[in-house]
Amino acid sequence: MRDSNRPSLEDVAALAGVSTASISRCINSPQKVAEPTRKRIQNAIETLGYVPHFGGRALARNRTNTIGAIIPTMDNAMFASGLQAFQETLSAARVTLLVGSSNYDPDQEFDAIRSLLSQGADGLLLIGAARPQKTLAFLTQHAVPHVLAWCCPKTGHSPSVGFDNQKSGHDITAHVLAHGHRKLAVICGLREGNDRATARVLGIKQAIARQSGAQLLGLEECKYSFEEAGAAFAQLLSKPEKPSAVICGSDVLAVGAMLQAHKMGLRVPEDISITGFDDISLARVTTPSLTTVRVPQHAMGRKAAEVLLALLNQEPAQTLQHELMTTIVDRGTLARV
Amino acid sequence: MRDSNRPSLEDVAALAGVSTASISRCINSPQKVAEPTRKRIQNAIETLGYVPHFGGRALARNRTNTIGAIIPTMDNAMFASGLQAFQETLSAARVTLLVGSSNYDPDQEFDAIRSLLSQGADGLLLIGAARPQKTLAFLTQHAVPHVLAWCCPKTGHSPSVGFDNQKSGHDITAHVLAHGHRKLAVICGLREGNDRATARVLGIKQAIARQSGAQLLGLEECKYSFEEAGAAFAQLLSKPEKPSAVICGSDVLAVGAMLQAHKMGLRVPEDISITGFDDISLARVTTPSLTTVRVPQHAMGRKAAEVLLALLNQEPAQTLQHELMTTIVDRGTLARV
DNA sequence: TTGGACTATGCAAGCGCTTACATTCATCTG
DNA sequence: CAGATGAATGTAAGCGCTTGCATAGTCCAA
Repeated sequence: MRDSNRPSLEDVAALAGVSTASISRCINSPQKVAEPTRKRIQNAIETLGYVPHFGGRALARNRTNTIGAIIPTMDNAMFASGLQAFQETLSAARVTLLVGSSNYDPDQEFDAIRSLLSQGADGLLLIGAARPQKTLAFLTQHAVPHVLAWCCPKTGHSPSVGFDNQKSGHDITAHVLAHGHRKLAVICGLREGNDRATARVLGIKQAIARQSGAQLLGLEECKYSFEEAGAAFAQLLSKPEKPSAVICGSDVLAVGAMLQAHKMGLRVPEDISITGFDDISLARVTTPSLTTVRVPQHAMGRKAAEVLLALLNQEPAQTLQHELMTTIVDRGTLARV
Repeated sequence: MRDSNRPSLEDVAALAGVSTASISRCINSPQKVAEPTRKRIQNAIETLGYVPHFGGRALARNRTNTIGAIIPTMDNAMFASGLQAFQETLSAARVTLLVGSSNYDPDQEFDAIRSLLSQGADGLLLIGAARPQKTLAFLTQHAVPHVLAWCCPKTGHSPSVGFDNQKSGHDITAHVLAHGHRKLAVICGLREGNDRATARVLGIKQAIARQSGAQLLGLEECKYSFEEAGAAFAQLLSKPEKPSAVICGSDVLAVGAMLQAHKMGLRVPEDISITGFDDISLARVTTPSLTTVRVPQHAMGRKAAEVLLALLNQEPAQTLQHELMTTIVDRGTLARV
C-alpha cells in the first residue's frame, strides 16, 4: 500500500514540535514520555492518520512480529483446526501468521522455508521431524527459531509439540487385535519424507508382530484422497486372502476406503472393519461413524504457538518436547470377530 | 539485537568481489548482470546461505510482496480449499500469504485488517461484501487494494470473485420444489453481518414465494457446527406441522441436521429431505451423500489471487466483478414426493 | 548555594536494500 | 583511428524507524 503522501515519523514530529525519537518512544514505550508531550504526539498521530512503516520498523528492530507456518496442505481438514488454534493464539499476542504449504514435498517445503524467512518470519512452525539434510542444515545455519508439530521426536533438539505417532499406530492396532482380528491390511499415506505416516505404520507393524497369529496381508500407500484410498482398498481386497480389518493412516484414507467398500457391496463393519486416524470432522459423519485415533489438534496448535512465542522472547524453556496424548475413539467401524 | 552471523548483501559482495548493487541486480533482474559475474554471485550467495533481509527490502522498495487474507475461520472446511488455491497462486508469483481470521465478527475483522496492513500487506482478500461503514471508510481512506470473494456484489466498486449467493439459494430451492416439496424449512448461519448467509436465505424465500402452494414452515439461525445445526433441526421438527424438506445454508449445517435426523429415527430422504450448500468433502461422505450446491472454491481462490496480483501490478482490469457459476449436485438426500 | 541524581528530550548513526547516476571499457562507425 | 555507443559494474543517497549517547532541565541533600 503506497501513498506518496503517507505521513512519516518526521511529519508527525514536525506537527507535534518534537523530535522523531520522541514519537518513536511514545509509540513503543509511552511511559518514557512526559504526559503533556504524549498528548500532543497522540494528537498529531491522530490528525495525520499516521501508521508506522512496516519495513522501516522491521529494519531498525530486526524483528517483524511475524511467524510462518508451513503445512503440507490446507485442502483436507487434517491441519486446519490446528492451524486455526495456532493463528488465534498468535493473534492474541499481536503476532501475525504467514502461511506456506509444501504439498508433502521436501523441496517445496525448503522453498517455503526460505520464502517465509525472506518475508521476515521471526520463527517457524513445521510439521513433522523428517527432512532432508539440506533443510536441517539451513535451519541450523540460520539459527531459525522453530517448533515441530504433529510429532514427538526422541532425537534431535528442535522443540516440538505433538504426539507419538508410532505409539498411536501401535495403540489402535492393539485395539483392533483385541477385537479378535488377525488378518489385517493397511492403507497409509506416501511414506517417503513423511515421518508421521512412517511412524504410524511402524507402530502398526510392531503391534501385529507382537500378537501371535496376527498377520499383515497387505499394505498400500497412496495420496490423501478418497479416490486413491478407494483404489488402494480395492487392491487390498482383490487378493485371494481377505483381511478382516483395514487400518488406515488417516481419516481421509479410511473414509475413502469406506466409500469404496460401500461401492463393492461390503458392509462396514459386518463384512470388514476399518479404522482411521486424526479424528477430523469427517469421522463423525459417516455411517457408521469412524473408529479412529483422536489427535488433540486444537491443543497442539495453541501449545505450539505458546512455545514458539516463548522461544522468540528468549524465555527459558523447561521442556523441549511437549507430548500430547491421543485417545482411541470407539465408534462404529470396528467389529468384534 | 543484531543477528551477527546473518550474512548481508555486503558480505556476499565481498565474497564475490563485486559491489552490493550487482548482487541486488543479480537477484532482482538477473539479465542485467553478465553471465560470469552472475555465476560468481550465485556461488557466493549459496556458500553464505544468504537470504535478503525483509525489512531492508521492504523499506527500499516500499513494497512487501505480501498479501493478507481474512477469513471467518479455518476450523471448518468451508474456506480451506479456496484458501489453499489462493495461497498456491500467490506462492507461484512469489508473494506470501498473511492470514487473519474474523470469527464472523465485524469488529474482529476490522482489527485483522488493521493488523495485516500494519504488517505490511500490499493487498487484502476479504470474504463477502457486507461490512460496517467504519471498515469501508478505512479501506477507502487508506486506498487498500483488495478483492472480495465468495460473493458477487451488484453494487460497490470493489473487485470481486465469487458467485451469486441469492441466485444459488434460489436455484437449490427451485430444485427442491421441482421434486414436489411444498412444506419447507430452513437452517442458516447467523445472518447478522454475513451477507452470504443473508443472500442465500433471500433466494430461498424468493423461490418459495414464486411457487404457489409452497410454504416456509420455519427458519432457524445458528452457528456453523454440527451440534447447533442438530438443535436447530430438532427445533424445526418439534412443531406440529412438519416440513418435508429442510434447506440448509451450508453443508456443515446440513450434516448436523442429518446426524440429528438419524438420532431422532428419521430416515433421510424417505422421511425428510435435506439439502446443503458449498459441496465440501463432508458432502460426499454421509449416507446417503448430500444433495448440495457446488461452489467452485478452487477456481475462486485462484482467480481471486490473480485479480489481486493484477491489481497490485497496476494492470488494467477489464472486469471488476468475476462471477463464477455454482451447480447443483444431485446426490441422495432429496426425495421426490 | 552547589553538585549529584534523575528525567525528558534531542541528535545522529545505523539497520540492509534498491536504484539513479557515474564510470569504465570493449566494440563499432564513418 | 577518433569518437560514439552501449553493456557491465560501481558509487552513494536515501527508504522510515529505533536507540545509544549527549544535553538540558529539575529537584534535592549537604
